[in-house]
Amino acid sequence: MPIPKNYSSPTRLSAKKKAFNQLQRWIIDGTLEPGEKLYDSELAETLGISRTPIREAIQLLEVQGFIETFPGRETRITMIKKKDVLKLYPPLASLQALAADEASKIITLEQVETLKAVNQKYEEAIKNGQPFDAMTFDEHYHSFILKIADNPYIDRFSSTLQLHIRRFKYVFLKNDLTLKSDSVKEHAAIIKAFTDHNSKLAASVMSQNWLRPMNEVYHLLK
Amino acid sequence: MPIPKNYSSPTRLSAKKKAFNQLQRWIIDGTLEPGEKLYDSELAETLGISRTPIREAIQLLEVQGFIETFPGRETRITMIKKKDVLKLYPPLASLQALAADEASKIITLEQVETLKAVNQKYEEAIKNGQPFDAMTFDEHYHSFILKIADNPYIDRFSSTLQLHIRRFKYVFLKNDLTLKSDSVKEHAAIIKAFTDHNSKLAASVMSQNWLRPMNEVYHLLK
DNA sequence: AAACATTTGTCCGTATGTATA
DNA sequence: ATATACATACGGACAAATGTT
Repeated sequence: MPIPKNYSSPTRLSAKKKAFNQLQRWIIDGTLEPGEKLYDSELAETLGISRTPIREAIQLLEVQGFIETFPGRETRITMIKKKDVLKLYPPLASLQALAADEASKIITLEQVETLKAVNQKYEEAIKNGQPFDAMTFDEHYHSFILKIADNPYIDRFSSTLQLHIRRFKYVFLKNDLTLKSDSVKEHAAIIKAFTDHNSKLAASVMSQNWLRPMNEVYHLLK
Repeated sequence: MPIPKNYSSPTRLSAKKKAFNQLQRWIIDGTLEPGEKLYDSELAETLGISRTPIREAIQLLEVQGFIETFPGRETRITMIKKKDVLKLYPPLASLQALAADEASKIITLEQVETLKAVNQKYEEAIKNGQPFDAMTFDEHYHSFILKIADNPYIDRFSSTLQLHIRRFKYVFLKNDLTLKSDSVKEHAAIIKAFTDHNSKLAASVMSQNWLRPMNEVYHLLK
């Protein structure tokens, strides 16, 4: 209900982007709670901008599935259920598996080396108990593969799904990450498949690399 | 006749939706050509509404990838290349394969019968040389499976991809559909896999059911 | 370099609709 | 059933930003 008054003003962004970024952060980190009602005039006042860019930002967040508007009636943060993990991870796993499939066909030796380096830093971060760094390297690993696959639709859909997953973790797990070194091994297996240009294996392991955390999270909650 | 209580208000379509629907149609059928520059004030005048709902519609179409805006500069219809088929179909195939996978686990006998009936009408439409009807039944077949899979993310991403494919066909093929009965057989094979609860087979055939037309279209153009 | 033309971005008042008393 | 309160939807004017002369 209370909307924070303190936020950094990056200033170089358009009012719309400013509103979008801020609202998305507030939704993902749970500041704006699931089911909460929004008032564009209130948000406009809080962010120091007019209602128009607020409405535009709300519309974008609605497309992403974070906000639901009932035209002429009300605007609310979408609800989120524990079972939603089962809706979020599978399409992400499928898309990332496809990306691995495509990437394995065109990846260069140099790119493989980069992935190896990233995965090593990932492993070290886990060993050193640095969950934030580990998460960053994990994201880097996956986004690098997406970049190689070079498909804007995969990129867009993946990032939307990952944002929802991030929100899910904040809301239900307080973003409390349990790091497993299983992922390091899977990443290595994918890299191995890349060097062998074994696209089916790369895709299969990539899928598992996303479905395994889904099951971990799901069983943790039940 | 009983009138559904939960029927969302027969809202006269808002100006925004009117603009969105019209612009999307014009983009997909090629009335608005790839690379064409848009002027929101002109569109507003043409559609008899103000710039605000036009801008909102443009924003939605930008998220879908049909329009590109360069803030403060210009707004254009996105370009489209022949090679884009190779970016569009694979993620769609992956997502639909996932839907088939999920559906096969929970589909009922009654639903299987419905699919059989739809596929039979599809076959008849092809035999009778009715491409529009055939397309409708094909869409019905796939959307029914998506409905069973019951995953809003798959739904949303699939429909966006299908709209882009439709645009592609209009722009490059004048929507000239070549109907092959291969698809009927694939549909039947998917139904068979459903009855056997063979999710892997259902997914595999579903993927082929989308990748085959991709290759047909691609080789037709090269 | 600066003023201009053009197009998009923002503001805010009002209309429209929806829910509630 | 009607009136009223309220939130969103829309319209039109103005501001800001960009490219050009």
